[in-house]
Formats: sequence, structure tokens, C-alpha cells
Amino acid sequence: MRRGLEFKKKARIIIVDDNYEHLSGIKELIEIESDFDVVATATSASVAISLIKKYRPEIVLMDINMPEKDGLTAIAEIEKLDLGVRTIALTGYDDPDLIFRAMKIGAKGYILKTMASAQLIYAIDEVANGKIYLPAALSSRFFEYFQKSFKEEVQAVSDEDNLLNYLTQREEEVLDLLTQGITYKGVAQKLFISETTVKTHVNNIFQKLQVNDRTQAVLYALNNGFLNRRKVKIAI
Amino acid sequence: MRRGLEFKKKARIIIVDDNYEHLSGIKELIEIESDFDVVATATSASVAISLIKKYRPEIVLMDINMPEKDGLTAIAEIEKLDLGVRTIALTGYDDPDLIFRAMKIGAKGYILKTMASAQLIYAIDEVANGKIYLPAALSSRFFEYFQKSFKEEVQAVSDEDNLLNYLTQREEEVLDLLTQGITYKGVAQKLFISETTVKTHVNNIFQKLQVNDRTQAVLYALNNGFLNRRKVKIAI
DNA sequence: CTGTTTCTAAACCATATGGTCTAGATTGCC
DNA sequence: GGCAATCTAGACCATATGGTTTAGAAACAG
Repeated sequence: MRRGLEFKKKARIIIVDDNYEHLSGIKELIEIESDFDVVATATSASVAISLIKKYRPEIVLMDINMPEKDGLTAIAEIEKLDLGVRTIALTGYDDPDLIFRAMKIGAKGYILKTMASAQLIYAIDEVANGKIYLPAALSSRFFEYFQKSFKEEVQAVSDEDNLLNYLTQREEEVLDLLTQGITYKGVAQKLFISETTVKTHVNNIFQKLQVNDRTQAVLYALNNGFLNRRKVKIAI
Repeated sequence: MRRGLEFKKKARIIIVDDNYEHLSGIKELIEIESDFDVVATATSASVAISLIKKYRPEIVLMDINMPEKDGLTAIAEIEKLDLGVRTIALTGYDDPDLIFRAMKIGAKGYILKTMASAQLIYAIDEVANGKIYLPAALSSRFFEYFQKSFKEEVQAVSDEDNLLNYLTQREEEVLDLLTQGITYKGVAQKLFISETTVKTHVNNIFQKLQVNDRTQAVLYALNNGFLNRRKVKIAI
């Protein structure tokens, strides 16, 4: 284990939960069952941000379900501060969308309140040691969601009747340059051909892609995975 | 456990590895230490695809590092077939990029060859039961990579000196229509203003975005999170 | 009230772009 | 050899696009 006694430093923690009873419950739990140091607590996200700036803790336990400013936004803000603070999301729901969003904005862990206290301690320990911790059950949910959102995109992109497949090599080169916002003249120079030849290619491209102008051609190309067919989009 | 004896069905498995010794090693391991049914094996991805179509297994163990057609491409193809086959990636490397790409294209698990045999069996079991399984260590790596790629995009997108921020509301509306490949005339009709007004707006947009034509403006907009600033790109 | 910003719109002009047709050279295939 | 596809390139024309300037109306801030 890399966290041998010689390296062990009591991780300093701030807990945020709008429910005061939960808050003190978690605080006590941590103080009794671990050797972490709860330096502060907060019942609102805005207060929490100030406390974080002041105390610079290693770990923040953040309840996601809070009125006013919600936990996700708070996590995003904390990440933006870039203080090296590692945040663990704490919530009652294993909603895949919540998990996905939390991990996306930079949460280093995600724990359900219903989980055993030992698991909470373990999670804090892992995250304090630089790892990212997501319990297997939540991890599984995350990936289902993750893959689903990709699948929809990929299908749209790698279709057989992608009109881009009908382009000749030269036409692809021309389109490639068009997607960089280069004029016909520029394309002609880059490819060492005359401008009229470029125009011929472009017209053929338009017909093959069934569009009327360069902007539409570029949009078609980008939306159908032309430039680097290995790129896709994901909704946050 | 949901997989009580009454529901247990011997999962049928196909193993793919270009190294024949590894292949038979894994096969034996599974046959001895579990009650899964290895219905076929293959030493190349193309053969594997045929076998999968023929046997319709529940699980495919796919080596990622293969010559000719690599495992990732194979997994993508299998997913495209949409036969309900669940694929587990098997490799020697815990390269985060590999893990990310494998999970993105739809692998339901990712196991290192160096891992204990019990873990392989466990993974197969989990995946056969409809879950997605990624060992904690790999999961951690995945998320680091995942978050890093998001962080870069988010920074690029939500930058203060994003020239898009200088656009007025009307200019944004015009640009929005431009990014849909609509002509000036079309924009004018949609916004109920004259074509010359559109031109004025467009010219202002060009100056603010420091570009010379609509294609470049559209590209700038797309690359800087104009359309739906909550969308980002990730490389597979 | 005055200056600023934004949205509107026109005139004028130059050039880039798009549509269509024709055609030679090259390559590869049957 | 001959056909098909591809890349090349020109002519010709219509229109869309881009650059610049000017200017009125409305909203808003100081």
C-alpha cells in the first residue's frame, strides 16, 4: 500500500449537507470511525465555497440534493477554483444521469447515503490517496448511461448510407480543406491545381452530399464524422 | 444474489486471442474454474465475427492487441451487429486511452491478463448478469482520463476570451441560423428583417469573431461551444 | 438630457461562389 | 482495345457573399 504510516497525513475534510442532522451524523461517524480531520461543515453551498477557500481541505463531502444552489453546481465551482480540493458527491439517489454529471464535472467519488459507513471511510481514503472511487454498482450504472449516449451518436455517424462514402479521394481532400474555412483560391494553391478544378470538385461534392453551398457541405461533413471519424459528441 | 441456482444458466462464451497459448490457457481456466460454456475460440477477429454470428454466445472475451484487425474495431463491429452479445476486453495494458475507447464503443468489461483468474470469472459472471464490470483500479484510470478530456474542453469552451461572448443577442440569432447552413435570404425571412440587415449583422459578426467568411464563422462557433454550450467533443 | 449600444436598412461595388457544359489525360478493368 | 472512373481545366453566366459607409429609431445608462 502506498499509504503506509510514514506517508499518512490526516486528511482534512469539509462536509456539506443542508440537513443538519445528516451533517452531524456524518461528522460523528468520520470522527469516530476514522482518523480524518473534519475541519468545518456547512449547510449551504455558498457558505461551503467560502470555507473551502479559507481552510483548503483535501476532501469535500458534498450533498447533491440541496435547495438554493445545488451540489452539482457547487462541485463545478469548486473545480473551477482549481485548489486541488477533491470532492466526493454524497446523495440518496443512484440516478445514472446524476452520477454521470457529477463525474463529468470532476467529482472524485460518488457515494450513496444508504451505503455502509465503512464504505464511506474507504471512499474517502481512496480519494484522499489520489484515486477516483465509484462503487461497483454505481460504476455499472454510469457505464450503461455512458454507452447509451455514445451508441446513439455512433449510429448516426457510422451509417452505411453516409454520403461521405461516395466521395473520391481528391474530393475528400478538397472537402477537408473546406472544413478548415479555406477559400477556393487557397485550396487550389494547397493542392497545386487550378481554381476551376477546385470548383469542379466542389460542385461534385455538393451533388454527392446533396447540398447547395459550402457551409452546408462543411456542416454535413462535421455532423457525419468526416474529420476524424473517430470523434463524436456527447451531451453533458 | 439474484443469480440464485434457479436462474443460473450456463453462459456461452467465445474467446478471441491471436496467441494460441493464451487462448487455450484461458479456455482451460474457464472450463475448470467455472461452469461457463466455451462454445468456440478464434485467433483472429474476422473469424470471431463469423463464429459469433453462428453461435450467438452471451459473452465474448476479446483480446485487444491483435495484428490485422484489432480488437477494438472488432468490438465495434460486434456492437453494430446488435445481437445482444456482451463483449469483455482482455489485454495486458491498463492504458487509460485503451480503456476509454473500449468502454466507449460498448465493451461491457475490461480485464487485464495479469489479473487473478478468480477476477476473470467474477467479471464474466457480472457481465453475464447484465452488469458492466470494470475493476476498481481500471475504473479509477478511466475516470481520470474521462475527467481530463472534459476539463480541457470545458476550459476551451467557457473561456473568458471566447469571442462569442461579444456577440449581441441578435447577432447570436443570426449566427445560429448560419450554423444551420441557411442563406442570408433565409435568415432574413426567419427573423422578419431585411436581407441587408442580415448582411450588417453578419459583417459585425465577422469582425467580432475575426474571420472573413461564413464558413469560418460557423467553424468558430462550433469549435467554441456556440450551439448548445453543453456539448463537447471527445476523441474515441 | 446626452452619449452609447443595439437593431434596423439602404447604396455601392468587388469578388467569391455556384450551375452547367465541354473536354483532354490518366488509370484501371473487362 | 474500349469502357468507366477520376482528375484536370476551361468558358460562361447568375447570384450570393463580403466590405464599406451612412443613417434613423429605440432602449438604456450616467
